[in-house]
Amino acid sequence: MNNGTIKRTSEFSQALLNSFNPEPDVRTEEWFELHQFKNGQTIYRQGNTPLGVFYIKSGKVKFTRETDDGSRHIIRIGAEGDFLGYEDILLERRYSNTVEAWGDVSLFFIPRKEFMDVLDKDIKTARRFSQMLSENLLETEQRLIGFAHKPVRGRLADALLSLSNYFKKNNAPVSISLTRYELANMIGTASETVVRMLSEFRDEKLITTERKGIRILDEKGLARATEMYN
Amino acid sequence: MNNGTIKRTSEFSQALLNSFNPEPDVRTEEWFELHQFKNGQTIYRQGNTPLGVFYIKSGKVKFTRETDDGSRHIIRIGAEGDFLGYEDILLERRYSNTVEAWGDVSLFFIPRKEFMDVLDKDIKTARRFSQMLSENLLETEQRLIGFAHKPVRGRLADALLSLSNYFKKNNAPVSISLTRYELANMIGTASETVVRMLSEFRDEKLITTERKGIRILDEKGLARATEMYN
DNA sequence: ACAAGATGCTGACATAAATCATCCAATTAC
DNA sequence: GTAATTGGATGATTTATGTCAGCATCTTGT
Repeated sequence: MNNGTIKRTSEFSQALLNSFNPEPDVRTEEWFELHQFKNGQTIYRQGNTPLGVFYIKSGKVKFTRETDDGSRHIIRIGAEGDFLGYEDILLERRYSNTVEAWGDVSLFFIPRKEFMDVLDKDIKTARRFSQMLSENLLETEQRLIGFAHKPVRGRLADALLSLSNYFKKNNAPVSISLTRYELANMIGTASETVVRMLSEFRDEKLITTERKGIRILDEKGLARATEMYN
Repeated sequence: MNNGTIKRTSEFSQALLNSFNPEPDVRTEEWFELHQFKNGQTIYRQGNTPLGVFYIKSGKVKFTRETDDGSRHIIRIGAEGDFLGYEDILLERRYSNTVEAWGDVSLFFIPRKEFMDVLDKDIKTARRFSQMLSENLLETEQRLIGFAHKPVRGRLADALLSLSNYFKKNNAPVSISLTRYELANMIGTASETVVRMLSEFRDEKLITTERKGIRILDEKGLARATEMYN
């Protein structure tokens, strides 16, 4: 364990902390490789052996998983401050998702060994990762309940609200730019149904739909639309 | 930090390791309180402040979550060797689920502070918990895809196979004893639909349905029934 | 032992959502 | 600049599943 690695470790921890308190820390670049991806480029692919984890410095990514029958499903999206691929590293298995850039993305690459070293040395960072995992798990379970028990209308409203959270910077209302097909894939329905539901929301003045994207007008109203269970 | 706590710590780690390699370790009882629950009794309740985590020594439990509209949803089940409630402890928030005994259950209670002490002291145990969380997350994501894209028939087949895994001891075929209503709740459908699908499976000689429970006859055949996506 | 309440099952009917077929508008390719 | 492709929108129809109603069987409490 040389001095370089120790420094890197602390930088990595710093990067992690930044993910919770997003203060820019330029020094991180001195220690970790910065990679740039363009829209649609694959960051890693399901089934490949993980070489390390990524930390999103800026931009958004799309997690997809391919099922036995060959179809691909959008699982979730990742944004600035998120770490990618650490679940598979922890479990020492191949990547269980494909992650691709959604717009321009820049991320740090942390090699497997260094990542593990940090977790072994720095209890606080290890704790943070457990917390991220827990949070993710509880949220995914919540989504699961929604998928099981909400009609399409409610699931779509949920998706829009959650997406707008990811997209918004300093609470400016931000337009969500996905194709109807992608939205449909995310909530498990047909794109025609999404089109119809979006029109419904538009007619109810909850959103606007322009070519460049969907914009939420009435957050409260949309939240009300999510509340329906069977 | 006295000697007692150190011993307890190592016992706890031992209990954890047992969860992966289920060798009985009677000494654990010397260090942690053993609690007994009868069918239907609540182990902890959603919204309450967590006092610690539980480790299932024997028996099964049912995780449920209540949504805003007041309905309860079965999220998953837990069995021998599982830990309960650690996600909420890690996140320092109130319990996000209710857990109740499903049949006779005996579990160890590990107070919050001791649990955290172990995670701080014992890297290996901390790592195990991260792995459990990762595994759980990936599996829940997989279920999410199924809920989004599989018709009821496929979801039911999935549930039956997964339940039979939980229920089976030393690969004896084990009967699954849930009400149709509970099964329906788990996969997000109506109990009548479950009844019909089960009849379908019975007619196809994939399962038997007696009063005391469902028994899987043809695992391969059921697995084929899970394979259908939209 | 009996009543009362669950639980399981089946049929008839209603409905949300999928599918199929077009069409238009907007990008992208040539 | 025109053709080709992609994304968005709408209507007609079909289908899977939910809902409602009735009944039989089993379990539980007294």
